[in-house]
Amino acid sequence: MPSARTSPFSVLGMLSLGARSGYEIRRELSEEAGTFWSESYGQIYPALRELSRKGLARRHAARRPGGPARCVHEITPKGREALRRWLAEPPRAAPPRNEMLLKFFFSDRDAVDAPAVWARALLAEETERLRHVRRMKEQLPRGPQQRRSIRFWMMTLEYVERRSEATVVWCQRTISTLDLMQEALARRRTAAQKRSPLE
Amino acid sequence: MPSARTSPFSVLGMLSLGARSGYEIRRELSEEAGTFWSESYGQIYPALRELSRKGLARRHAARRPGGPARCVHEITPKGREALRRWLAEPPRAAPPRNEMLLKFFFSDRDAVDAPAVWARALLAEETERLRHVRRMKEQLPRGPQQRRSIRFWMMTLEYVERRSEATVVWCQRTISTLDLMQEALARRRTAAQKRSPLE
DNA sequence: CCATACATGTAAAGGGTTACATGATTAA
DNA sequence: TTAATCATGTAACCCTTTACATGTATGG
Repeated sequence: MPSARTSPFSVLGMLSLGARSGYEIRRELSEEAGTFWSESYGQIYPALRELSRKGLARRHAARRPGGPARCVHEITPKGREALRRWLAEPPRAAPPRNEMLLKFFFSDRDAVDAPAVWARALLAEETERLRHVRRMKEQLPRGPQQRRSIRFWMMTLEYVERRSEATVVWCQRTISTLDLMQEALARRRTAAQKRSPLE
Repeated sequence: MPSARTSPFSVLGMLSLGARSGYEIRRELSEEAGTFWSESYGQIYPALRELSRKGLARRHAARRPGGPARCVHEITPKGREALRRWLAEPPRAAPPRNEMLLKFFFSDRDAVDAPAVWARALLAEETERLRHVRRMKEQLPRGPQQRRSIRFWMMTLEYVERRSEATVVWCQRTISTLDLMQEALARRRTAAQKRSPLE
C-alpha cells in the first residue's frame, strides 16, 4: 500500500487539533489512535518540514523555562484546506497481510505447539487492547472538550473494540481446539512408540 | 514492518502443498488466503528465483500440449526444513494502519457525508468478504483432501469471519449514527438560513 | 476481432521502520 | 548516578506495489 502520502496528513491532522511539537504528535497519536494508526519519528519530522515548506504549517521554537528546546508547529488556513480536501478523498485500503494467519495457513497437525503459543500471545495482547479502548471510551465524554466532535473518535474506538472482541473469542476457541489437537497428537505419539519402541 | 523476508516463505509455503508455477501461486494464494494475505508478481517471481538459488526449490519447465510455457517449481527437502524453521518462529505483528479510521478520527461533524460513503463502501466490501469466507468454509471439508490438515485453514477462515462479522455490525450502526448526524446538520443549516437569509 | 485468462518477468519509485546520534531534565 | 522521559533529527535499508513489456490461447 503505497498509501499516497498519508503520513504528512496524519501529522497535519494532529496539528488541526492544536499546535504541537513532533514529539507530542507522536505521543498523542499513539495514545489516542495507536490501536489503528502508528507513525514513527522517521516519518513525523520530515513530514513537519514538508508541511512548513508547503506553507501548510508554521514552525516556531518554543522554550519552556526549565525544559529542552521544543519546535512547535501550527496549522495554517492553507493547511486546514489541504486537510479538508484529503479527508474528502476515499481512504485507500491496504492489502491484507497477517503473518500469524499465514503461518496458521501453512501449519500442519504435527506442529501444534507454536500456533498455540501465538494464539495465547494474541489473546493477551488483544485483551490489553480491549482494556485500553474501553478505558478511553469511558473517559472520552468527561475529558477536555477541545475536539469539536467526539462522535467520530468514539466511532474509531468502537470499530477497534468490536474487532478486538471478535479476536478474543477466536483466540479462546482456537486455543481450545489446539489443546485438543495437542492431546490427540500426544496420544498418537505414545501409541506409535508402543508399536515400535526405540529401546 | 520490514517483515523479515516473509514473501519468499509465503511462496515456499505454497510450494509445500505441491509443485506450482508463479502464476498458480498467485492465483491460489489470493483465492484461498486472499482475505488475510496478498502477494504480487513483483514479489513472487524474484522469490522463486531466490528459492532456486538457495536450493530450497527446484525449477523445471513444463509445457502443456496447447498452452503457454510454464515454469513449475518444486520444494526440496532443504526447502521443507527451512519452511518448518520459519513456521516455528513467532509471527511479526505489523503496526496498525487503517486509513479509513484515521480519516474518521480527524473528521468533524460539519463533514459527515464522506464518512457515510466510506462506511457504506466498507459494508459492501465486508459483506462480500463474509460471503466468500462462508462459501469456503462450506466447501472445505468436501474439497480435495490434498492438504494434510484442514483444521488450520479452517481457523484462518474463522478468524476472518469473526472479524468481518464485527465489522459489518459496526458499519450498520455507524451508518445509522451518521445518517442521524447528517439530518441534524441539515436542520441546523436550514435554521441558520432562516435566521440570516441570503436573499 | 476483441477481451479475457494464462503466463513470466523487470525496473523504478515510493513508503516505512529501525537504528543511530545527541543532549537536557527529573525522579528514584 | 542511573534510568526514564523529553526532544529533534538523519540515513540506510528493505519491502512492496505499480506499471510496463511480451506473448499465447480461448470464448464470445
